[in-house]
Amino acid sequence: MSVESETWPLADDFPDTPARRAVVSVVRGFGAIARQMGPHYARFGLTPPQFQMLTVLNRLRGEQVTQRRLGRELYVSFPNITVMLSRLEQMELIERQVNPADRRERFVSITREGRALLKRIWKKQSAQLESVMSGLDDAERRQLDQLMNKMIAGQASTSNENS
Amino acid sequence: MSVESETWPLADDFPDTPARRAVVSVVRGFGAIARQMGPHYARFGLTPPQFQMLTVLNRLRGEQVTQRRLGRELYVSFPNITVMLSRLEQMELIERQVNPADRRERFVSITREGRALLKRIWKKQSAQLESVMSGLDDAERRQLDQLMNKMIAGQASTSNENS
DNA sequence: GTCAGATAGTTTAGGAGTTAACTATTAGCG
DNA sequence: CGCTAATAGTTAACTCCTAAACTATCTGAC
Repeated sequence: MSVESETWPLADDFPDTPARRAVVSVVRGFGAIARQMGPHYARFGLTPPQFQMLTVLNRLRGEQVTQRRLGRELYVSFPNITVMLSRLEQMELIERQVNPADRRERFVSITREGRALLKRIWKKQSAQLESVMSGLDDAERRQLDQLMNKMIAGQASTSNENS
Repeated sequence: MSVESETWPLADDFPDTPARRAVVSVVRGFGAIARQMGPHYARFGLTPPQFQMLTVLNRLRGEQVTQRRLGRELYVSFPNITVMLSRLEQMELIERQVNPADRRERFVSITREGRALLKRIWKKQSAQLESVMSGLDDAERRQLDQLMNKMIAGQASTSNENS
């Protein structure tokens, strides 16, 4: 199973530019990561987005977090937040309670069970991440991190004004 | 809109390693790409997966492509291939016809309309990709491509035997 | 030739994502 | 005070994705 070339065939009549190759490789890399991490979270009864949600709620613990805020943190639409939280609430991993000062809002928080689950996942998480990144040494991982962050920061924004 | 630091806060009690930062940045980068490319394809009435499917079918033109093969090319489950193709067939962008030599199989091909649509999309595509990657110069884009391919090639495979 | 098992594809049930349209509440202005 | 407009959240309809169970067809051993 040796990989002859580091490149990937783009055999079509659309021009082959560095920008295109970079985008394709990021998309493929994301897919490869997702296919490894998905089963990892599944072993704990979570989907990757659910893990992501719990992680954010854990980070924001102590603050009064509205669903609106969660949508912006996670780059996810507000309706989707509603249904994701409903499922997590049913699993008793999060709680929602109406803000008495503004009854339109509902503050969301992670439960004790949610935090306990996160901790159990984290215990196995590092090994998973190492496995996913086993093709790169630490210097390369840092380089990848820097390049991705530079790409994100420099993106010409197409002003997506609804999320 | 200047970005002070290139890093991203990971303020929780899970250890901060190069592997973790790399994975997080790839996931974030993919999200940023998806949020820019999605609307691009939507202007042509396609979703990103539909565009991807048409691209693969175009590349494999001339071959006898089964749905099974498409699933492996796209890293997508077979049931999902069925429903995606059904929609594309209804739009008359692809065709399916039973293999007479083995009537279980159906060969899939892109239609003339499908190819015409691809060409129209490609005309605007390069500008989109440049916009997405505008934060990186060509050398950095190539570096990103190489790092991602090295990561994918080196992944400790968890042997996902159902796709 | 027949029957079991393998293979290609579909259907079903369910989570994740979107936009559009809706409800409930609050803010602001007359 | 009262009414309009804005805001927070939900519901509805749709696509994408999965795993599990199903149908249809072919292959191979007997």
